[in-house]
Amino acid sequence: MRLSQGVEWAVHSCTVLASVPADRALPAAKLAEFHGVPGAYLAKHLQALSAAEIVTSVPGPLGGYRLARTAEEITLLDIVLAVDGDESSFVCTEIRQRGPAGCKATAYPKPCGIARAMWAAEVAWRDALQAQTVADIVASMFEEAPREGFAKGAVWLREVIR
Amino acid sequence: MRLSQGVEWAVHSCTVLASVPADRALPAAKLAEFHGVPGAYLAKHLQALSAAEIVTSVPGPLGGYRLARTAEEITLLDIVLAVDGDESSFVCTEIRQRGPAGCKATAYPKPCGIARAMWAAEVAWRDALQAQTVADIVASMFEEAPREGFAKGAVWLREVIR
DNA sequence: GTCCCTATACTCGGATAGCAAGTGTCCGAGTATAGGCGG
DNA sequence: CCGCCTATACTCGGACACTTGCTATCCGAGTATAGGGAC
Repeated sequence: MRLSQGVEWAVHSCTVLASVPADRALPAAKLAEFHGVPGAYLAKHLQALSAAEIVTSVPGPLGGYRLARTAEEITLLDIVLAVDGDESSFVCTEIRQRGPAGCKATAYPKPCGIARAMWAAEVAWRDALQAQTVADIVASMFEEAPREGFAKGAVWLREVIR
Repeated sequence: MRLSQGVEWAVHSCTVLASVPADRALPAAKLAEFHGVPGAYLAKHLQALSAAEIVTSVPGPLGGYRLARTAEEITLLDIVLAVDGDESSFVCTEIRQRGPAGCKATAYPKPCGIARAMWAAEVAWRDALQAQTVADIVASMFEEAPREGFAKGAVWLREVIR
């Protein structure tokens, strides 16, 4: 079970976008430059965030992306599901109905116990991600990241969004 | 984030193997027949279970697989990690160190907050899977599965393992 | 001087190749049994 | 009749193709700005 690489980029991008004023926007190319990742590919994930209405896209010159709502209202789960898809990690193919011990579908009133256990674990995972907002991440970064990095980032951002 | 198809087969196989006496063994081909899945591919996953010492393989005629320990001592997490790999679902590439706001690695005393949140969610997921044993699954099946299916399965198993 | 128009440049969005990992299959190494042979 | 040997058939284990989905990239559609021209 491996999570898409783009999830990391998307979350980092959201933390940066949290510092962009509501009347400004940050282009995808600048976000890619900030993180040192290929811009064309990051753009693809930003499109996913835009489709999920997590970020708002602004076309044209001085366009780019900004958060569609406040950082407190965006959870890690929102981002993960937008980028990686919202399908369940475990898919039950009902193999219990097949083979020599299988019965017709109506004989099984409840979902397969294996699937229920897997889904319960996934719910625990989602709950943990739901409890973390972008604002929480930004706060922890502000707490722990080196002051030097923050200063350089602030200067860079001020220069870029003008 | 999608879990391998083989995980479902592996867990179902373990529930069946839980009914195999310690002095008998069930061949991979029979397990595949019981579940209606391609035998050659199921064998691959059973090899993974064998490598993880979850099941014991017996070569030669009258050979096959049996559980390496009691069903109470095998958790869903054991099976999932054996089949799907034990790498973390989220890999942090430390992109915070790159770009215009990056500092040298020694300036970051703690792991990235995003990675910590992702890993915490994964721990919650693993804990939920660790809490479920194969014996629990078998018990729930015995509780809910149709009596007809159990009867047919018992007859089939008695016939196969002789 | 002011307003309007046009050309420009910059942005996002979707369509297009490349590659790794999961999916599916096969054949060879090893072993317990069953039958045959010798004592 | 009993014990040993050999051939057999059945099992697992690892090596080999194929497909799906993630990775990476590009070019076209749309828009706000900047400059130039007309009034």
